[in-house]
Amino acid sequence: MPQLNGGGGDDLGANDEMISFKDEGEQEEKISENVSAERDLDDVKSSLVNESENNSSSSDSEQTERRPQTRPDSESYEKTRDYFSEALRRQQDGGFFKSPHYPGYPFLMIPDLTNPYLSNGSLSPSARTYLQMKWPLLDVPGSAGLKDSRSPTPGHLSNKVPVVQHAHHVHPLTPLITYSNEHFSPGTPPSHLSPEILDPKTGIPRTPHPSELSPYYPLSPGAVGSIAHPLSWLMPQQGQHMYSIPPGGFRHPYPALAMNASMSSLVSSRFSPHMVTPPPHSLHQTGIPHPAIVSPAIKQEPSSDNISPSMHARKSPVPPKKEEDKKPHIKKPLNAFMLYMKEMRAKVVAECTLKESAAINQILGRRWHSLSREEQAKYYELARKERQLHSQLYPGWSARDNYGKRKKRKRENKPDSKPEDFSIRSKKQCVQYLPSEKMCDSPASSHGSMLDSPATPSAALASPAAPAATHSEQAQPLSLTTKPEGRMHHHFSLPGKASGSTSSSSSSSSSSSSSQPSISIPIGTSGSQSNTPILTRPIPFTSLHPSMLSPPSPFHQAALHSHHALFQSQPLSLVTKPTE
DNA sequence: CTTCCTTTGAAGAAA
DNA sequence: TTTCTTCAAAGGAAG
Repeated sequence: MPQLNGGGGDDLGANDEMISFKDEGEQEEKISENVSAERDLDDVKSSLVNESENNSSSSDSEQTERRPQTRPDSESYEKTRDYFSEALRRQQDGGFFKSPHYPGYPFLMIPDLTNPYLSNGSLSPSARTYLQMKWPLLDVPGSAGLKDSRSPTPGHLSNKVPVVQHAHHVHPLTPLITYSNEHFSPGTPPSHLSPEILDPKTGIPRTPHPSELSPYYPLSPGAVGSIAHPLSWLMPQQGQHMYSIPPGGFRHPYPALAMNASMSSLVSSRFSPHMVTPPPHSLHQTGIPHPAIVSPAIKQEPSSDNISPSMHARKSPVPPKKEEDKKPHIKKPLNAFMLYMKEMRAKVVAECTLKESAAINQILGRRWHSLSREEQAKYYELARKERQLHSQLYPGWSARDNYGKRKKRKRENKPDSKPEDFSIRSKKQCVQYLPSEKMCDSPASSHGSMLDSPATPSAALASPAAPAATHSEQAQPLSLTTKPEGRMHHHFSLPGKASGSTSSSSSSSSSSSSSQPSISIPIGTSGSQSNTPILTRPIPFTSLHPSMLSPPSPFHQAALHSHHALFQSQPLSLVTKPTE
């Protein structure tokens, strides 16, 4: 890691270890999956039953089928694609999604880094999309190649960073965006490119990080075009369109707006407007500050610090509370999973009709596990970059600063906490959740994780953070640890992952008995599992749609494939233990 | 109106 | 060094 950046230095970089992850073999599989991914979905939907079969076949099926899991992303990407097709076209050659092989983590990667992944040079489709997504509005000159990506522009942006978000101003949605914004500004373009970035706080000029950041920066046209990521904020937009989701629910609109706004602001000051496309929505004149910065409901305000006055001015529609906290509440950078959630939530909601975040999150958690390593790697990489940016922006910030800001977190512990309430609640929820999940995710589970996820060493490698994956799982407190035994080695497949899956279960237990609403996964299980479904039954299907039934995404398949393994381990977690 | 729920991951705190 | 706890997002549900 150290080697990486010469420039920046931050460190986070360490992560950069990045290892080359991915086995080729898997990639191949994935590829195949990709191809069929879409189909798979349909198929899956059509027959959950098949799943069981497939599962049974497990070994065989797995290979072929696993891949499908990845698809989901691809699909989403595709959707987004439409929206941004124009942009994409410029850069794209042609098949985003189609491209079978995944280079590795493509996106962010910048040549500078020397990351292994980059070696390919080719960006994964997803990566491309990512960029697009982030900066859809921006018009980037198609011509600009990757090289441009580093273009200087970002530099100015950086200034913004310091800005504090006001809760009011900021939309929930913005976060991603903001980050993106952050990226811009802080990210500092490659040294040569953007000289100007100063640390708001310190006033000291920062050295931009080279490549890493750059990708994020929307500014660089080239970059934008070239890189895409599944991340999502765009997705939501799509979702809206596609699904017509209520804005309030999702952040779709905002992100774009935010970006624009921020960008525009930046631009206004420094850049030529043309670069940025005007926000579609009108909203935004108020700029959104950094996503990370939020004024807690409480009133923290951005006091002062900050930042570019211009930004402030704009932004603050709301009167600053001033004083309150001296410090603005700076949010933690989003981790890989959170990024994934943001991106995918809208989709899941659209597919499932479920609205409850808890239920959706469960689904997302499963899907996360079902993602291929490459896909996860993307998010890990993004998360890593986010952390870098965050660290650059807020050098002195530490996670500890936010401790206690949230009222209190749950008691995870089992010991004292009164299980009662929880349990009750959870039970109820469980019911509800179950149905949806099934429908939506049938994927049952966790298995997926086993497959790709970091659990495997390789996987871990893949994501910088990855290590986290592996380690974290074990280490992770919550849940994982709790049930050590269970953990997993049952699965033959990936021990690591297993842990992951187990983790969920464990966590649930640990967290409180209550928690697990669990989702049963009907599917996979071959026989035994079938029982579980019963549990689900209670659930009101009202919410469900036929569509839901059909597995919306490839995940199902994946799940199915993995299912066998899952059964043993997974079900556990998924299934609600709560009832107990 | 506030907190919970739920997920994974990162990071800090505690043991 | 290992384990445990918080927080990050999100939005309905429950108190």
